[in-house]
Amino acid sequence: MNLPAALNLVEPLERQTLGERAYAKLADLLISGRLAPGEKLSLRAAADVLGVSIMPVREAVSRLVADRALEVTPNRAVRVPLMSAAQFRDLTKVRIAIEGHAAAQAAVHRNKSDLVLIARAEEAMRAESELPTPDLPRAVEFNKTFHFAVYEAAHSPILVEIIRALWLKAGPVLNLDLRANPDRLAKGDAIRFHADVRHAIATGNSAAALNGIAADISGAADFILSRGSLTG
Amino acid sequence: MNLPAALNLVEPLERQTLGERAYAKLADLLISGRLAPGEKLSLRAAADVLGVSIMPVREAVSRLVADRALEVTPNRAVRVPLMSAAQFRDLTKVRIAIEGHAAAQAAVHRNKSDLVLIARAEEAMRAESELPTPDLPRAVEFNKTFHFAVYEAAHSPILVEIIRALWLKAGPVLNLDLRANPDRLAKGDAIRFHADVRHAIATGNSAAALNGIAADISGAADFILSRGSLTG
DNA sequence: TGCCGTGATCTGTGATCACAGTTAGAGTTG
DNA sequence: CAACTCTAACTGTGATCACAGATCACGGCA
Repeated sequence: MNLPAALNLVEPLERQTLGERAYAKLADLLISGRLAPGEKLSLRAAADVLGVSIMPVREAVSRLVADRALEVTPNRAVRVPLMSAAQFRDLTKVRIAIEGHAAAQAAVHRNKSDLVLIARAEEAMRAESELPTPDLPRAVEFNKTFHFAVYEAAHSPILVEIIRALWLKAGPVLNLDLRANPDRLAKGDAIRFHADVRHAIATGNSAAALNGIAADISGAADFILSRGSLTG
Repeated sequence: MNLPAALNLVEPLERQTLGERAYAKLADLLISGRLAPGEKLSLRAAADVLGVSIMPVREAVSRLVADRALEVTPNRAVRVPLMSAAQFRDLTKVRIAIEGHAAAQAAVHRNKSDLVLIARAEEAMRAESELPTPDLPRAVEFNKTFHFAVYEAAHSPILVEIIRALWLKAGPVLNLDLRANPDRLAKGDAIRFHADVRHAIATGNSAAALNGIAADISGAADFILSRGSLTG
């Protein structure tokens, strides 16, 4: 084993199976709300679009079904689950508990580069929202970037993974009409809460970080619930 | 739609695909610690044992890989992930936060039948542990039953699902030597903590319920860490 | 006009085959 | 006797085929 020293720098280069790429594609569609609750999805059609056989799509879908981000009905149809108001409230409570906890941990364990990433993400979203006609899908993306910059700062991979799974469930409900409706963004609540969270984390105030995230989440949830578009 | 009245009683009868049954089997092996960290698993061999083709096993394994309960190495081998002490500490912290939260919620939202189930599970485990030579695998099973009786009492399906995923990761590490080593069970810490938790939930004391679960989890984790069998 | 059978088509599920990459071990060589 | 080579068996991944069940549109009966 005498290798050129430069080779010590290379990493094992994780290989991307087609199944993983299909999973990433579908997960992104869900989180960003481009797949609506109730929308059906055909394995063969999806495979066609992605340009692969149905096998990788099968793997991706079965993962998402395991996470309850998709469901296969008794009639052999896979679709984005419909969510009742009660289920949505349960999901919101769990998100507040877990994401709030992550934000509180972030206030304790963040380092300088975390703060840079959080600040950058916050500014990007604020800038977008202050445009005369904000690009809503972009704003949704920036919102996600900000939140995960915060959660990553807790330095708990397991926590981040759990939160990702929660966003997979919440994405279709939350971001669907947010992508089309500028009302909530214009109100500026989210912008304000994000600023609070950023400040709280920078100053190590974990209680304030928790409250800021909780307010952000429940604000968005109340907005959705008030629109009354959920089943049940 | 005029049907015989008797037909109103039938439920849609959920169908169990082979993939789901394979998943349940493997998940049970992991949670109860019958699969050790680092142990390899062959799709074809598992399919042989389960008496099916490799397709259902593939689906089950890809779900478990998505949950990080299994991993497939760059060399195309699927195995139970090895866990470093640092990872185990992270996992334990997350478990304390989330399972503690669930226990606290249980103290608030439990109803009478929850209390019955919790009491029954606690007694079963206590009885087993007081035998002259307790059956350790049975004790592990009773421990799981008790914990999930508590978590179910929070009446939050999403929370229970998350905790199940955590146990999938913790099972191999926690229950592996617990199945062979009577020391910790004999010490009776778990029995005591369970009694505390049961009492706290019955009396609606959510702080005490949280503390009891936290003590139970960290007690078991300290025991594992002190044995120093983790990598890194 | 309204309702019910019916067949073509599409669904997810499972089995089987093909393939490239890896591993383990026997055989050979120094 | 140790080290190297090469082959045979096995790995997960992907594609393709087979199949039972569900859907939907069309056509005929009431």
